[in-house]
Amino acid sequence: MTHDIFSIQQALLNALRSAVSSYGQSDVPMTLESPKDKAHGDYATPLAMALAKKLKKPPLPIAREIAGKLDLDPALVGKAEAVAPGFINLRLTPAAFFSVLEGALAKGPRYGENAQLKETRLLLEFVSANPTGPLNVVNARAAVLGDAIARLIRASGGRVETEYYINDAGNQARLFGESLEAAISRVRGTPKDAPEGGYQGAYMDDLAHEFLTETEGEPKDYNLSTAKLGEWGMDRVVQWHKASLETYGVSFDQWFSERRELHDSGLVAQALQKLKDQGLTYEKDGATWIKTSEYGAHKDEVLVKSNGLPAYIVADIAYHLHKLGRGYTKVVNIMGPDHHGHILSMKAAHKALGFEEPLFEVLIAQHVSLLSGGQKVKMSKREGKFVTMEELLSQVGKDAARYFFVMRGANTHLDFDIEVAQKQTEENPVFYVQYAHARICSLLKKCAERGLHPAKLSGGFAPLTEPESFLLLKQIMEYPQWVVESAKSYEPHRMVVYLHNLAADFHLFYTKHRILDASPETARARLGLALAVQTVLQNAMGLLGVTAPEQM
RNA sequence: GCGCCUGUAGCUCAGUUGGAUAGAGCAACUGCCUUCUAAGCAGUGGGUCCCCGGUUCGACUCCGGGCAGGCGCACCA
Repeated sequence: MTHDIFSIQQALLNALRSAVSSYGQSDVPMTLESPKDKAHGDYATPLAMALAKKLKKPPLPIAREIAGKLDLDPALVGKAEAVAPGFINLRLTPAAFFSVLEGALAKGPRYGENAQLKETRLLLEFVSANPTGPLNVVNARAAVLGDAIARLIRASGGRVETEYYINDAGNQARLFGESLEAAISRVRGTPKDAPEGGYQGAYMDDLAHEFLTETEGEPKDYNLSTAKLGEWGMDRVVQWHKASLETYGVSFDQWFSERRELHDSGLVAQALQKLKDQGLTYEKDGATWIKTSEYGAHKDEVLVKSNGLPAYIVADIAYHLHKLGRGYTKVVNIMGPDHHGHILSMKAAHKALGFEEPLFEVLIAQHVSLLSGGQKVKMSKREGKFVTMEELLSQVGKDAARYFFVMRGANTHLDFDIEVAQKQTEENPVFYVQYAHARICSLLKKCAERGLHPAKLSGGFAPLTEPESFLLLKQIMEYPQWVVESAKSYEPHRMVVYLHNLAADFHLFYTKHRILDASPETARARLGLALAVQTVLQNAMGLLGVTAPEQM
């Protein structure tokens, strides 16, 4: 029977709980912290300080009293001491760490998986770019974020469905059809005026060429209505998106078409009727409005325009009604910065329809500025020249792109330095982590050639006595917890922080302690440790979708 | 004017539910390869955690009020 971080923490918390129970204070927070300063032990709790106030006694004596009462397994905890101003510090035994290490090696590629979020059933919608043009860099950022979040939650035992919403209806569909019509004429050599505010750029010509190639064998009078042409083009652009996301390592469980699944199916009409039935609408200036301002938004929104066509928000409401009706415990949406103004309206609409707000959450993937030569790369949508996701990927590669996009919190404005991401040097943070992995691979290979094999059982780890070994053991132990915390908070960038720390601890260990020259017992113990680090590096990079190269 | 995001070292950013002396990378400087990958390690310098109040044993963290930067505020989606 091996331990993991969860069972150890549970044991510590149980002991604390029963020691505190005699004070008759039920609402003392049972917190367990990992002190920054390792002189303070492996775990610490400030609960004596919370207790001090209730008991009106100084915290330190209380901490001493509790520390004396703790009924702890001596195989797990070596020392429990009370220190000023009132912390209780706990130090784990080497045997506890070795047990965790044995467990990690036994689980291998599955180490880090846990059941902490097993109640979660999440619908995660992200990217959802308009099918009217190429994916941009914010889409690329959202794609990596969403993909990593899904992987993290799955690793923590939750169920996640990823979904891509295709905005293929409404005004922009019509405009896209007209733009494509114009592009086809242009390609045929019979120029025609492009619609005002229409879509242009090289990709429209590409699309026109594709259309002509495919309809080559058709009768001369072959023609599609503008609407049908728009639908054809949008379907094609969606195929492009799907393919480029695929090469980026991002796939979706569902592709949800606004036109087919909301409009054609009648769900939009139903949603509108539902809003009307509940008295949430009114008529003004020939349009139908929804009273979102009464539910927390700062203004009302138009549901049906005076020309009789539904505004986008009706489809959005219909879509979310559909989502919320599918039985998820949580519906999360990653949106670009240009949509944040509508979050309040959507939340208000949900509230009006009686959905609890916590069920629906929006994460914003903030702006990305591309830097090149210290200067911001100009992106101009109007001129049809903006850096697309594909261009960026071809410049810096999948690993660097993914690592850079998850490196920071989603709602920080990200500066993406293309040159740094391209560099194959120490300036590039991806390589630091990958290098640690490659070093271990090389080490294991070399040892195997000499017949040295890693220890895999607790008994074999006794030669690990150096502080650097225990730094690594602690990191290995904490890994599953980092997975859970990153998953729970939807913050994959925490895994980047973890990876960096783990790699740093390994590099330190590696420069200080030799393996090939050590005695066979020590060498085998250190190899076991290195193997576990390799496993965790692989697993953690896997959750971010970054590859772990065997050599560099 | 209203709303959202951000403000931490020269630059880019971390900072777990409020905890003990605020961290990392880059940039600058100094050391370390006849030995498992120097894409590495060790060290030095560098801080008004935007400002002012409040909450408390304790605040970068929570609350209130400001200031600065970015973005959004269509019968577009």
